[in-house]
Amino acid sequence: MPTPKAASSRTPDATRRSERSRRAIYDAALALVAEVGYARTTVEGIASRAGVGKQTIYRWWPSKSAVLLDAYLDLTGQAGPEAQAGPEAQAGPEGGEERDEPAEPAGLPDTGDLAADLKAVLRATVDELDDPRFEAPTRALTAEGVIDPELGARFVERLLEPQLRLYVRRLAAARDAGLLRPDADLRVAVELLVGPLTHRWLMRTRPLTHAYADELVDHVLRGIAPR
Amino acid sequence: MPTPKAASSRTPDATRRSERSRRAIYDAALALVAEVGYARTTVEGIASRAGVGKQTIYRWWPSKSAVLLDAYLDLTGQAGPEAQAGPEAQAGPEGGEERDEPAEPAGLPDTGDLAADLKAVLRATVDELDDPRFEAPTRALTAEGVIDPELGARFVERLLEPQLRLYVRRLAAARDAGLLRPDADLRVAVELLVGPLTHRWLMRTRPLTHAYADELVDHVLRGIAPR
Amino acid sequence: MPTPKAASSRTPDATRRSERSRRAIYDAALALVAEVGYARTTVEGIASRAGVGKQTIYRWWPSKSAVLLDAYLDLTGQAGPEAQAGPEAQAGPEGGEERDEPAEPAGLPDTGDLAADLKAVLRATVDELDDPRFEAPTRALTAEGVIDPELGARFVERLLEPQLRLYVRRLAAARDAGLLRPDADLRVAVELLVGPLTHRWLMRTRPLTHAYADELVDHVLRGIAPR
Amino acid sequence: MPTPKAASSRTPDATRRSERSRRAIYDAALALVAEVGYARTTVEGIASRAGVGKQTIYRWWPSKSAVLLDAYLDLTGQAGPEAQAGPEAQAGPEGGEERDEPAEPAGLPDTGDLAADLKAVLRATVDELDDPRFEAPTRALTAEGVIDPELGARFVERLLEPQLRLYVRRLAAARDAGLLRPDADLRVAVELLVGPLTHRWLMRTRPLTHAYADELVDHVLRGIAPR
DNA sequence: ACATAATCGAGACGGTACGTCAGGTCTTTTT
DNA sequence: AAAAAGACCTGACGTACCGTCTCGATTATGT
Repeated sequence: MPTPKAASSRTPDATRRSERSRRAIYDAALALVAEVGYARTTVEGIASRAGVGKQTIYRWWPSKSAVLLDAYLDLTGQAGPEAQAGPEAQAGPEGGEERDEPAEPAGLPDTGDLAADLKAVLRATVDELDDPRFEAPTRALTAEGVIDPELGARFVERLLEPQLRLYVRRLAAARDAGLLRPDADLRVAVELLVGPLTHRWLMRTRPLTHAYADELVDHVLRGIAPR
Repeated sequence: MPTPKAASSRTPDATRRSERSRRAIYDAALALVAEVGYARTTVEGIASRAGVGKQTIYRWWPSKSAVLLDAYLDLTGQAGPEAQAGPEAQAGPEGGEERDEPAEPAGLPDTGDLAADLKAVLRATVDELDDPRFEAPTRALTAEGVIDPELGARFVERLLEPQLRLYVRRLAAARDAGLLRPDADLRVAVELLVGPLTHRWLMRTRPLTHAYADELVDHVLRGIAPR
Repeated sequence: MPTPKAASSRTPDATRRSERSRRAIYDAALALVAEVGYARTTVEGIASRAGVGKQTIYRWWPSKSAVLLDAYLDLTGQAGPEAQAGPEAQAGPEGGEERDEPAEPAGLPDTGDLAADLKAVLRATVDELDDPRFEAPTRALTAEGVIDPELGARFVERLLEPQLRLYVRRLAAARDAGLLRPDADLRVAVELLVGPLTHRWLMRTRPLTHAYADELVDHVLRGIAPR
Repeated sequence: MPTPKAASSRTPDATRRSERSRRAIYDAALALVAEVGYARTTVEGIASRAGVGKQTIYRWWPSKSAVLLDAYLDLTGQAGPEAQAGPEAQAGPEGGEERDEPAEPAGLPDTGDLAADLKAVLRATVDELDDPRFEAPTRALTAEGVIDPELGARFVERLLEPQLRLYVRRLAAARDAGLLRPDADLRVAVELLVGPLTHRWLMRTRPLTHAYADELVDHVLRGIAPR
């Protein structure tokens, strides 16, 4: 099964790829996951809903989860620079549906008030996790990544780590300004913010609230405050 | 004929249930998940490996994940008090493998040294999460629970929450002894311990180590130390 | 499969048999065949409808078709003298539904007018074959007998041959009276009457009518008339 | 979703049909019926023996009996003009069923000696019915047709009636030559030939012999001879 | 401008597994 | 001891999708 087979159909010509089909596949995949859930979303269903042949999906993606990951990256604006040649070139002209966020994660706000900034960001995360538009595919991908290390790695590399790095950067700025202990392990601090939040969301142990986000920030900052 | 009797085909008579079959199903399910992974574990495969008719599985469980959950509960000793009549035979004759933990999680150690106790427990958790015997089914159930709220709720209620409560109890003892801030939110503290650990394990962002466990404990205790 | 297995459950004690159950099974079997057809009649369905355990059926009959054959024999009054001990003894008391025909085929009418007698009998047969009460089980048993030689033999021996013998007897009386050729093969003559009728009914090539019955009689008698 | 498209999953594209699979299915079906009998022949068994997916059978036939009928028609040379490619071009758009008889059986011999000709044909029929290659599927289809009017109708229309018409035609030729009564009902005469023969075969009341065939012919011709 | 080659929509194919139904056996409890 | 009940293993059902494999019918260059 994993044997590549080296046939003629290997490595299709990406320059000839139909942009319309790709878009339609993304839209169909996200819509189906949102509507019927990940498990009952099928490649056949995506193809049929996208008005596309099944082979067009299998030509470009190895699995349902890979399609969904790309669709999700596209949705969140992290448009995958690996899977396609250079979509940004003609992304302007035909436009398609306009996406909210344009491209690279912008960097965390820095008003000087670290606690406030972190709370704002975590609250936004809470809101996003509660947004049904994001919830279903995020859960689907996370769950898939928990089981499939391959996919999990891509998910982490492309989505999670970039975000965590932003936190680290913001904390580093605060530390350099003398607002945090010089020896604080910022990476662990970030995980102390994100880990519990994610845990609650994944496990549904308690409702995700702004208050909880605030509490986390207060708790963590107390742990890495100077002295 | 479409509604034959409601009583007979709905809830089968649990007193007539074959203990041998249940055991065989648990063992087969866990073995298969460990060997080929959750996705490629099938109900048919479990039945065949357990030497059991498919219907015997469908008679007692609604889905593959439900089987696995019960198998896992049985494995960890939280033997489901709902699925069977009671400890009627108490496994005497045919025995099967004896399970290490009998019933309720034993309670966290309390040597008086809170940090040491927590570290010991978290390190043990790290070891368990690295044990391949537990890893596959735990990941499988966690992932399934992320997507299926029903299953997730059972998973949390039967496994996660009881454990978290043990932490809270241990922390409460420390707080009552004046070792922690009186106003500390112990639940959040526990989540600050468990959340990041789980996050690393699920996402595979960094290796899970004893050092990390220690770091978490130190960090959290610093946040809820008196004063 | 055909291996009898010689277990303890062989040859149950017929004297202890429940007459009530047997009746209920016959009624349920005939009703189901009439209602849903033979193929969709199941042993389980018969048992459930008769308010009887499945084993009670398997204890006394080897197969669905055997049940139906006995039920049919019971219906037509040829009450099987082999399958049960002596039902006629106490058949009086509880009675159940009264059957139209009492027992042995009474013998064909003999008014002296052979053609008229034969026509009357054949017309009656036509009517019976059109009676929905008889049609479904008769078709079912005939079809089963076509494929299963065992069952077919019992069907022929218990139902068909006795009837054919009556025809032969009537024809023999006519021949002895000089109304037929002395050398006529009466058995073949009977088959010339019954064969085409059965053929039409089984194959549904043409409607079964009294006129057709008459035509057959006329045709056949013409073939074996004296000279 | 319950009504997906009506067009696609209803009538599959017959031009894309795999001829190899169809042949393999026919062969497997006939072989299995001959080997294990009709009742123990399963769709799954046919598929597996033919090296074909089950769906490939269900795509083109509604039931086991339908497969067998087509296989049998193919075997006897009445190759079904509806099931495979061929005159699809001018069948019109969706083309109702305007089936006349396409591949008519060759016609009965006409040596001028009617009795001899009929005997030859009936003897050949006897031989065919005794040929184990034909016996099992013929019995299976006949029995199925006895119970399932739909299938029975197709069986009669495609196999039985064309044959009977040949007899009628031969008899008509003889009648026109003055060898039979002008007013003889030829259809009934044919049934008097075929009915008893079929009856013996189906019911297994007596062995099927050439002598019996001859007797039938003599008997019937005596009934419709001139005068 | 056009041939040429790849992608595309479509969907048939050999498969695997699904969840259900029933067959026939066995066991438990009731009569 | 037979009967009602029904759990059990088995095996087939008919369906849904999998991933592969043709098919014409568009594109979409690249000489």
